Amino acid sequence: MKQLIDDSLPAFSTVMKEMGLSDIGWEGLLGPATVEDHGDAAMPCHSLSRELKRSPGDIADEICSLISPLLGEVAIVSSINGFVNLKAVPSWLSSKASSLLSDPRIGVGEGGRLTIAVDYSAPNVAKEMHVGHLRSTVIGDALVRMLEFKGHLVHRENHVGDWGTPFGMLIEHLLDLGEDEAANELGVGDLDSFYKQARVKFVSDAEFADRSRSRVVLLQGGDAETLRLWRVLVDESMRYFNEVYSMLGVLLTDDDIMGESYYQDLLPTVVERLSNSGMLENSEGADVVFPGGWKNRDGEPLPMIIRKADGGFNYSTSDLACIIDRVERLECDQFLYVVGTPQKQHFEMVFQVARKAGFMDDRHSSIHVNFGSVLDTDGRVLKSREGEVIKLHDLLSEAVIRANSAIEEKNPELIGEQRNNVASMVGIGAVKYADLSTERTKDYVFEWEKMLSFEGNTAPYLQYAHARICSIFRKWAGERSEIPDFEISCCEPEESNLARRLVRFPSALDETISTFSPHKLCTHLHSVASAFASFYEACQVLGSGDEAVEKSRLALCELTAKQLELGLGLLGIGVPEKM
RNA sequence: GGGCGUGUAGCAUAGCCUGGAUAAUGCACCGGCCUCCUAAGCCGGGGACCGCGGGUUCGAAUCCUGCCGCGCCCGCCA
Repeated sequence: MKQLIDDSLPAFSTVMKEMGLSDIGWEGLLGPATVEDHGDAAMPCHSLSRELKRSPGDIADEICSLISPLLGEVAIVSSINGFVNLKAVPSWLSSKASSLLSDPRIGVGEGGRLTIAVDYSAPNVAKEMHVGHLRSTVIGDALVRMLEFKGHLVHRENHVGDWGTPFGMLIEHLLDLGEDEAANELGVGDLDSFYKQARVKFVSDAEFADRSRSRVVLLQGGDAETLRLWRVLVDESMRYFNEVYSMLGVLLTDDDIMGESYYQDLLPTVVERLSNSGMLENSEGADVVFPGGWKNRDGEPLPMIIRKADGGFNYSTSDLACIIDRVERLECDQFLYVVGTPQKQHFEMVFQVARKAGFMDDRHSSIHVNFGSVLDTDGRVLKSREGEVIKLHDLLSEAVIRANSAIEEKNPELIGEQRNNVASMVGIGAVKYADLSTERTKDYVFEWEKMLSFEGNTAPYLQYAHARICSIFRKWAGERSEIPDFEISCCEPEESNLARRLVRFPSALDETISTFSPHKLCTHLHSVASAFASFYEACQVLGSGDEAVEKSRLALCELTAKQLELGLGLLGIGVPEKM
C-alpha cells in the first residue's frame, strides 16, 4: 500500500540510520505485503543479514521494536520470519479515507499536459464490425477517458478503412444493385453480405473484375462521380457504425473519423521525404525501405513496402503519413495505437522507420497498445470470412435483452423506461467489463454465456454494490450532499477492510494509466465492491442506534459509491441507482 | 527455418516489469445464511509439482538459459 509506505518512510529512515543501515538502499525493500493476513506493507530483512552479520529474524525484531513507538499513529508493527510487517491502524485508515471523501478527484492528481493521439476502433467501410473492433473500441475509449481525466489533451482518431483497392469492386457492386437498394442494405447493417457478394463476383466474373479495377483508377484519379458513389458507401457504413457506437456508449463521433482516405494527399510526401533521406530503395519494382533487424524466410533483410510495383501505396505508407500528420498538424507528444497483437511487427517497423526518417524524434513516444485475438471455442482465431459472423449489433442487443429479463426477475418493481435504461447500462456494461477486466495482451475465447454472465467479477456485481448504496441513501432521511463532511471512524474489521481497499484508488488508477491496462482498475474496483459487500452484511448502516457510527458508515458508503461511479465511468460503464 | 508472444486448481483469470512469507480472484462443486438498508449478495470448505529441466539468489510463478506445447508475424491485403 503506497500511501502507508510513504507515511512510514520517515520513521524507517530514522531507525535505519540508528542501526547503521542508512546507505544500503533499504528503501526498495519496503513494499506491499504479499499476504494480506500479515499486514499492508512489509520489509524483508534477509538481505540485511550479511551486512549486519545477524539473523534476519533478529534484525526484524530490532527494527520492529525501534520503529513501533514512531509509527503509533500509522500502523501496528510486528515481526515474523525475518519480515517487519506494518498493518495500518484503523485511525490512519479512517483519516486517509476521509481525505479522499472530501476530494472530488478522490485523491487522483492531475498528471500532466501531454497531447496524445489515440488511434482506435477503425472499422472497415462496407465490412461488418467484429469482436476485434469491440476490443479496440472499448479499450481505446477507456484509455481516452482516463487520460483526459488525468489532464492530457487527447485526440481520438478513428482510422476507418475507407480507401484502397476493394473499393473498386464495392462501388461496382453498388451500381449493380442500384444505389437505393445498396444504401438500404448497408444502412440496416447487412455489411458482410454486401462485401461478400462483391467479393464473389470479383473472383468469378472477369468482366466485373475488370470494371472494378478501372473503378479503382477512377477513384484514385479523383473522378467526381466515383467519389460520390464512394461517399455513399462511406456514409451508409458510418451510419451503421454510429449506431453501434451509440449502443456501446463510447465517445467517438463523426469528428473523430480520420480514415485512410484523409491521408492520401500526404502519401507522396512520405515517399519524397524517405527518398530525400536516402532510405528509399527499389526492390523488385517496388519502392521499399529496409528498417533492419528483420529477416524474411530466406534470411534476407525484410523490407517495408512504401509504394507497390503497380504504383499503389499500402498501409505502411499510410501509417507513416499518420505520424507526420500527428506530429506536425496535431503537435502530439504521444501516439497510442489500440490495435491487435498480430500487427506488432508492423508497428515496430513503422515506428523505427519514422524515427530514422525524422518524422518523429526523442520528444515523441509511440506505443502499440496491443491486444490479444478473440478465439472461438476451439481455440482458433474468430474469423468473419468463414462461418457465421458475430455482429456486434446483435451481441449488444442480446446483452441488453438478457439484462432486461434479469431485472424483471430480480427486481420486478423496476419497470418501463427506467428498467430499459438500467438494462442498457447493465447489459452493455457487462460486455465492456468482460473485455476490459482481462489482461489485454492475452487472447481470449469468445463465449456468449461468459460475456453476458451477471455473476462474479462482472460489471453488474460492481453496479449492484453501487445500487445498494443508493438504496441506503434513499431510505435515509438526510441530504446526501452533506455526507462528505461526516467523519469516518473505522471500528469493525469490515469497516477497516473497506477503507483499506478504498485508499488504494489513486495508485491503482495511476498504475492503470501508466501501463495502459484497464484490467488493473477493474481488479481494484472489484476488490472494493467485494469489501463493500462484506461490510454491508456485517455492518448495519441505518438504525444502528449510534449517530456517529451511522454517519461514519454513510461516509464509507458515499466514498465507495463515488469511487465505483468514477472508476466505472472511466471505463465507459454506467452506474444505475437502482437495479 | 527466423522473430515475437504465451503456458498458473475442472474451466476462466490476476500476480511476472520492480524476486520475499501459506500463490490471489471468479465460475463450477460441497455446507451454511433472507421476520433485518436489494440474496445479481454474504460466510465456511475442498481443489495448483505456477508446462518441463538447468542456472543466479539467503529466497524464483516472477530474473537468465535450454527444451516442449500452442498462437501470431516473416515482400507488394490492411
